[in-house]
Amino acid sequence: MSKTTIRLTRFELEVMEELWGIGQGSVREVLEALPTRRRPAYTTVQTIVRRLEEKGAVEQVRKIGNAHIYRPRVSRKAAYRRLVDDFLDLFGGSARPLVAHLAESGKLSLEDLRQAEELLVGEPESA
Amino acid sequence: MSKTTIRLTRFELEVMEELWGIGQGSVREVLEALPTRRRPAYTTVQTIVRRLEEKGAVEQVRKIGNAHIYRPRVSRKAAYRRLVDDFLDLFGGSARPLVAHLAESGKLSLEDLRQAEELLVGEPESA
DNA sequence: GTGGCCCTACGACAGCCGTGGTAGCTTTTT
DNA sequence: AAAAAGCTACCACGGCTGTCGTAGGGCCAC
Repeated sequence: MSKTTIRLTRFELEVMEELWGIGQGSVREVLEALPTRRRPAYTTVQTIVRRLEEKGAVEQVRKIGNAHIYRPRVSRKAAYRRLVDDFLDLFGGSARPLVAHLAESGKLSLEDLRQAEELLVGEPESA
Repeated sequence: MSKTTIRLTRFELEVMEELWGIGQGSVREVLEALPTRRRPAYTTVQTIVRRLEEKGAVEQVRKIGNAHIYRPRVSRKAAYRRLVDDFLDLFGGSARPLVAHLAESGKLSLEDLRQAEELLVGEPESA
């Protein structure tokens, strides 16, 4: 289990998602990249970015005017790994009951499973 | 998405897990059913059970001595459905990226997928 | 150079959650 | 019946998260 990486909250993840998307950016750029529906106040994003920096999830790379430009320090993959690992703890740490639940509740199609299978075969690295 | 059911926190889920296991029981029984490692104070369990009752996740069915006996009012399945649904929101609401991630990070075996496939075929109800 | 705008730094706050203490009533045990 | 043990009801509290406001400094256009 990769409990090494930083744990991100839901909104921190959304902010990171934008940063991963654009590579790097200012608070304002992140703000404007957020879907209109859930676009909070400027300072809210700012706070999140600050917390991300405290956690080491992002870093300042330079300034444009007096605005900081931030860049992710953790990969999307690592972040999701941590997220999923934490979630799996609720299922005893194993993915199987989770996938079983997904299948039972009709949230998975055969195609989904087949795609997963391909990924598995193509990348037989063990976790 | 089943956002109808009650949302349970991690520890609430653990308590429910014990209640589902024994069918019904007192605070003390739940406490003692919890794995020794993460066994908190009696009153902690009591607080959680009270909150569960406020939420409608459990109900008092009778008293033994002066102790209440509680019974789940939501099924394990419904509870996990809600849990998973909320989690899936982080993946855009779809299970596919999650399963893909699991496959890529080696958390799934082919056997896991095959089992899921069987469940899928056996229960072709759509969500 | 100065007014206006933008950015930063910091503080605040409420809700949720895990955690447990206390007081007082009940049941059981001497 | 008096003491001991158990249970309930309620309160408290600190950490985390989402949310934002304010104060003050910097930059740009005029």
